[in-house]
Parts: sequence; C-alpha cells; structure tokens
Amino acid sequence: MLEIAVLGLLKEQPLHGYELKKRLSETLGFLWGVSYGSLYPALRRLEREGAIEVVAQPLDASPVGFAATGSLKGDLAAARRAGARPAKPSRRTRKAYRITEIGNARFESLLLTDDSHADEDKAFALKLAFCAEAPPAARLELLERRRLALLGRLDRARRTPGTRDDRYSRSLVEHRTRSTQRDLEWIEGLIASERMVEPTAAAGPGDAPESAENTENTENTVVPNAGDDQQRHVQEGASR
Amino acid sequence: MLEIAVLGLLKEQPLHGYELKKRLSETLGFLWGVSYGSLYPALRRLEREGAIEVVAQPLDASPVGFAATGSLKGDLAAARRAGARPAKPSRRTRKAYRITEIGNARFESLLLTDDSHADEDKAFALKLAFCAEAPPAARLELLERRRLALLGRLDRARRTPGTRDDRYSRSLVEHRTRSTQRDLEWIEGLIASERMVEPTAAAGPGDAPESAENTENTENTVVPNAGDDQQRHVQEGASR
DNA sequence: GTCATCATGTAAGCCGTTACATGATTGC
DNA sequence: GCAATCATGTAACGGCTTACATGATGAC
Repeated sequence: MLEIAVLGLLKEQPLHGYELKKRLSETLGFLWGVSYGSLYPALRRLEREGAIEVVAQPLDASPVGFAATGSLKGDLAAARRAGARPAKPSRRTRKAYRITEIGNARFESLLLTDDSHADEDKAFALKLAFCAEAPPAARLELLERRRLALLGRLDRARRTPGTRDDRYSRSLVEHRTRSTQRDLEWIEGLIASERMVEPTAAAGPGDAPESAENTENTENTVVPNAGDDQQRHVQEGASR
Repeated sequence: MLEIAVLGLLKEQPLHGYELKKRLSETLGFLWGVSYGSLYPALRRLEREGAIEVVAQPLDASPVGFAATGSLKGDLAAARRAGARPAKPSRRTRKAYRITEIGNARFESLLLTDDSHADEDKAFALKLAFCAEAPPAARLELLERRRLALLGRLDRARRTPGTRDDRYSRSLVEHRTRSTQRDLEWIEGLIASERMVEPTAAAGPGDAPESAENTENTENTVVPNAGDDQQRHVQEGASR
C-alpha cells in the first residue's frame, strides 16, 4: 500500500523522503497516515529493486537534464505554506528519488494486485487516488475489478444465512449493504464516464455508451450525471 | 480487535477455539477473517490475564452448574448445518472457555478504546456487532463517540485544502464525504432509537429533542421507530 | 549559540497472517 | 484402516507504528 503511494507521487515529479511524507499526509491524510519508520525502509526497498533511483542534484534548478522541470518545486510551495518565509534553497543532505521504467511497471502491476485479504476498501481508495497517472486501460481494469468485488460482496451478503441476531448487527448489515450499493453505483458512474472519455477497444459487443449527454465537463464533479443522485438505475441482477 | 470479538461471543456462552473461529467467520465474515494463528494465542493471552477461563466439562449436559444452559449447544447447530449428521458428542481434547468478571470489564473498556490510529471503521463495526451484550450506557457512549469521530472527519474534509487535483481523487473525496454523511445520519438514528428505548439518566438538562435534522438532506430511513420490526424499507427512491 | 525545522534513519514491538505440525474422533 | 473433520497449537514472516538517535541548515 505504501509503495503504490510512493510510486504514484514520484510519477509526477522527483521528491525526497521528507517531502514525500509531507505530501502523503497532506493530500491523502484522510485515508493514510504514513510514518517515517515505514517510509524510509520502503524507499530503500524500492531503490534496491530498481523501481526508483536517486536523482543527483535536484537543488539549484536545471543542470540535471533528465527531469525537464526543475525538480523540487515543492520547496517553494512548502515555504509559502509555512507562512511568509522566502527560504533560500540549498539543502545538501537530502536524497531525491525519481521513478524508473521498472518503477512504472511496478506501479501498474500494483494497481491491479488483489487486495481481498486486507483492507480492500482503503487499498482501492488509494489506488484510485493515483490512477490518473496510469494508462486508461489499467484504470478501467481497476474500476472493473472493483465493480466485481462489490457485486460479489452484495451477493455474499444476500445469501449469507448467518448474521448475529440483535438489532445492532442487523442494522449494521443493512447499512453496509446500502453502502455497498452506493459504492457500486458510484464506480459504475466512473466506469461510464471513463468509457465516454476513452472509447477504447476491449469494449463488450453490446456495450453502447452513446448516451451523448454532456461529455465535455472535466472540471468539477467527475460524474456528469451518473454521479449519485436518486435517479439510480439499480441493476438488480446478480441474484440467483 | 480480535479480543473484543472473542469476549463478545463468550459473553453469550462458553465456547472452544474452533467453534469460536467458525462463528466469527460465519457471522462476522463480511468484515473479519480470523485465523487460528491469531485466535489461539489470543485465547491464551486472555486466559493469562484472567479475562477468560477454561470451563471444566462442557460435554455431556449439565453437571457444570454455573452455565445454566448446557454450554456447547453450538455442536448441534454445527452438525445440523453440516448436513443430516446427528453426531454423537463426546470430544475430549477441546477446551471451552468462559468469560470472567475481569473479562466483562475488559470487554466494556475495549468497547470504548480509541481507534483513531488504525482501521477505525472496521473497529467500530465490530464493536457495534457486539454491543448488544454491553450495558446501555456503554452502548450509548460508543455511539456518541462514533458520531463525534464522523463529525470530525467531515469537518476535516471541509477545511482541508490539500487534495490531489485529478478527477479521480476529487470524485473519491466527494464520494467519501457523502458516505460519511450517511454514516452520520445512520448512527444518529441509532442514537435516537437508543434514547427512546432506554431513557436513562445522564441526559443533559436541555437535552435537545429528537429533531436531529441538521444537514439539508434529511432522509427518513433510519427512522427512530424503535419498534424496529420488519417495516422492510423497499426503498422508495433507492436513495437509501 | 541556540532553537526550530528539515531530513534520514534504526530498534522494538504490535497485530495479524500463512504455512506447517500434531493429534483425537468418527464414519465407512 | 483410512479419510474427513474437528481441534489445538507453533514458526516465520509482513507491514506498519512509536519512539528514539543523529545531524544539517538557517533564522534570530
């Protein structure tokens, strides 16, 4: 879980550990609280595997050559955030990492690993948060898998005989089911808008996303219409 | 997390490890996959702490005395479930555990431990699934704390500046917020019906009346209708 | 010169998992 | 006697956390 986050961030730009951790806490804090104790070992591990590599002098501005953009622009942002402190940049000790081709491959494979064992939901959330970085096909695959997982969960809930019999457990199960249904609708919306934006091959035979609603909307609210409101097309299949 | 489940189950009746694990998988499987490798050590740990103790001869039927009901009725149920096998009971090797007073205390304190660090949501679900066993006050406290936690989450989400800027992350955050709002409404419903059933003391002087509608989207599903029966929501608009 | 912050790391430990080892009981 | 199931346990490991140790840099 940590690795995918690290690789996802490094796909955007080279960063060093400290900054990495700060960004993770800032932008993913709502689902993730990384600590140095796991971050640094993870970085070394990734480096050993060749998924990331140290970038020489990301300090001054340009001489690197590879990175096109001056790498650590994060500094300025951080400084600004910290409050009115211009901050001359020139730290020497830090090690910035850049993602490699191996790392890119690893990232994609991580996106599609099976998480049925532990923390499935959090893992998916994390993957989703970084899947913008991935090729459309992988993204679609990720969403489809999530859809299947949710369908499976609903199905299991439906035919499971054994629930505890008190009111709280019953309420819990009901609430959970509703919740899962919403999740399902949500990711179906995502899939739909994905297919609209990117009508790639591999679409099923009957699959016609021609609803021709507004597709141009890219700024707020991903879901053009299929978002979330009450007009759900509850597809009630999957029962038996 | 494991301990609370074990204690919760043992509060209902004495059980041995194997059966314990089976029940956990059956009735809580949707949020919990315990394994022997953690269950047995946990049992020993709990025993060492005095929270549970081995019950002598839960086999035949009665001679125990304490447990009022013949303890391991689970056997019969299991056998029935397994299919048409009457199954003579006489296993010797197994060790059934019973919860002690210390265990009861531990259970209650576990109900109210802070889980803000890891897997908050799962932990709460688990606690809720067993809170029927706890005294009303502790239950209410549990719900109130959950409520606060969710409010905090919403608040944090509202004022957090830093989210990733791609459509997927944005959609994720939105969906999450909606989800949290629903969770909030749900537990507020639970709290309301709790207060109805059990109008205990500890209610503040003012004690705001039931009109718990705060956010714009107030929906009725949760319904404080303490009757709780099968007024099976065939949800009108599928809007939960 | 000292303090806050930046920055990297190590050590110990928790809590759970999988995989393995062992043995009792019962049905056939 | 053999297999299936019941039943208990151990060993190794995984991933992450907290707490600690270390040091560089820049502001004042």
